[in-house]
Amino acid sequence: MSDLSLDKMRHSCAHLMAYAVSELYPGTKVAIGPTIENGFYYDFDLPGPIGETDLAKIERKMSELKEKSFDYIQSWIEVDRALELFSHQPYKQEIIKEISEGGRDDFGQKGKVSIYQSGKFTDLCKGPHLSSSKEIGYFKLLNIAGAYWRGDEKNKMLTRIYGTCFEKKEELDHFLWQQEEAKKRDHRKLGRELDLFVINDSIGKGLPLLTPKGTLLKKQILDYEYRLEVEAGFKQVSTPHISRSELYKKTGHWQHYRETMYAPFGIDGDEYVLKPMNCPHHYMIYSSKPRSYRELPLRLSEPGTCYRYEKTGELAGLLRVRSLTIDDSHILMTENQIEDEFALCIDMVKKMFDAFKLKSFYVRLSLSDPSDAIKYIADEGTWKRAGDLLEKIVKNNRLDYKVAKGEASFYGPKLDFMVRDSLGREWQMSTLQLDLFMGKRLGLTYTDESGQEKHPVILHRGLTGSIERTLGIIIEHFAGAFPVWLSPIQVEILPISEKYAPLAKKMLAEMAKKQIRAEINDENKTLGAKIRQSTLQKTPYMIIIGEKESKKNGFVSVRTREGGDLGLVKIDEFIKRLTDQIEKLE
RNA sequence: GCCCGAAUAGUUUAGUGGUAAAACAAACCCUUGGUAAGGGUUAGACUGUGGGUUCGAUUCCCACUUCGGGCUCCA
Repeated sequence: MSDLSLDKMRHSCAHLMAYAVSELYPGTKVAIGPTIENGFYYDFDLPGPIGETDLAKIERKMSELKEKSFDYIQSWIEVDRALELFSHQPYKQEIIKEISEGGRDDFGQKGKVSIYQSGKFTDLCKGPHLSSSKEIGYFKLLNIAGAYWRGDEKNKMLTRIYGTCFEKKEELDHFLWQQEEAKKRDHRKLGRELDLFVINDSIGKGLPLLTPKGTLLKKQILDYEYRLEVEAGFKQVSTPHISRSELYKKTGHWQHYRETMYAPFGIDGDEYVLKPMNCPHHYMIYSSKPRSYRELPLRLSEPGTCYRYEKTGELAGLLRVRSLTIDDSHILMTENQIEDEFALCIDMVKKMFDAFKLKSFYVRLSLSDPSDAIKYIADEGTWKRAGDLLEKIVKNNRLDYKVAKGEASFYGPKLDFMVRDSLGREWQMSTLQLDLFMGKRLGLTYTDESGQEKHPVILHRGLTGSIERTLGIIIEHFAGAFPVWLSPIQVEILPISEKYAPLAKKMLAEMAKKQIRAEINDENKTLGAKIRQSTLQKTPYMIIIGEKESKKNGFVSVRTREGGDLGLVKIDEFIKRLTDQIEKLE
């Protein structure tokens, strides 16, 4: 089935749902019901609250209406007639008025709007639709949620029902199975099962604690990034977690993000806040002494922990937290170094995605929205120049990209790297932002070759964005079965009985010498139970030590978490195999 | 912050208007084993918190807290 006809069917299914809801709950006001990536939704203003249990009822009604069979009939009517027809539908009226005022042109013919009749349900809609309800395939209502009318939190909250629809039953089943799979690899669940992190109420919401294993995982990521940075000529810095709020008033962050900075507190009569980003701290390192063009580009970087007061409802495991470590860098440079520096960073981003086995990504070219001027530094010319330059960079580096208006930072446009994980879900990771303003605003300078004072421009580089978020993403991406180089524990040593504990310790020492992260499981359990434990913990390798191994000096039996038996292997060879894999980021 | 839902032992779950059951995990004992769970014993929950209804609430109602699904937001 083509994307287009699938979309048509889902849209028709959304109408079928609205039809059913209108029948079941008289007085319902309907808002909008588009298709989305994996299905559709429809927003309702219902006469009373409904819950998840009502979904089954609505589904039954839908089936009933579908079976009775009706056609989707389009017609074009005058605006006045439409206003009358939808006199009890304030949301539709609002849209009709917008169309008639020329606010949107997507409904076609002038002076008229398109409506669809489906059974006893008539909807303002440009279509397209199926011709008959009989063509609707297999559907399922998924969940119920609140959503603001027009996505504006000042508006009324409507009830949104999500659903999906497929042509074939197997396709629907596959989709539902996939949803279940996603639940199984939920990073919050795996985080507990694999003992990677905890969120403790006594510490606070959105403030995750990384356990020893979680910390090892984080450390592998940061160490890897550090290696990339050393290769690329970055200089690491360290900065404190707090700062005088004065600083953010100068940069403009205060005006834009005051609400999400952690409560100002007084020290020696000055006002301080927890740092919500690292940029200004890095700028102050830059401005600590006179700079020459010979020092540029100056690439300062730091895994800097920041604090942001995110609203309670926005917090989600590691994906959205209040304390986050940004693998942040600020490259201060001259304007004619911009393209090279972007190319350098794009290369780092690609290498990192490779290391995480994230196979597909595209770039979101996030530009300003001139109609929403208050969100951005006022200087249309510079915005245009920066935006054009980024587009050129994206093209020259042959990146797939989509333009997104209104997604820029207040100080500049950016390239956001959107990756797809092993289940096909999309995440935003790296971000490369071009800032032509801040150097001037903060009076950062360098002396150019002719002795003149100039302002540097800045590339903000977040390699993963937030380490916490990245942990969440890769936990789900790998379902906890990390590649060897990332695994917190790479080898579990399983002595068959306590008689072989000394030999196990010797093997552990051999591996420790080569920086391999191994552990001995000397619990009073059978081998089978120990293997089961390690397998559930998704430890890449298990080595077994018993009588057989003790008789053959220097040999161990090796098993993988996938259940492969590598048989007796010389310990040196096994270590070599591991170090090779780690070297190759496998 | 807003809409909807949930909350029982460390974890996963059962259950009832008359103060709770199990599995795994833990501790101890027996067992010293060969590729996904050896056996036993013990301990562990004032059923998230605070109110209300009731002779009596873990169970029904309300508020709060936390968590989840979304919305809004994400420098």
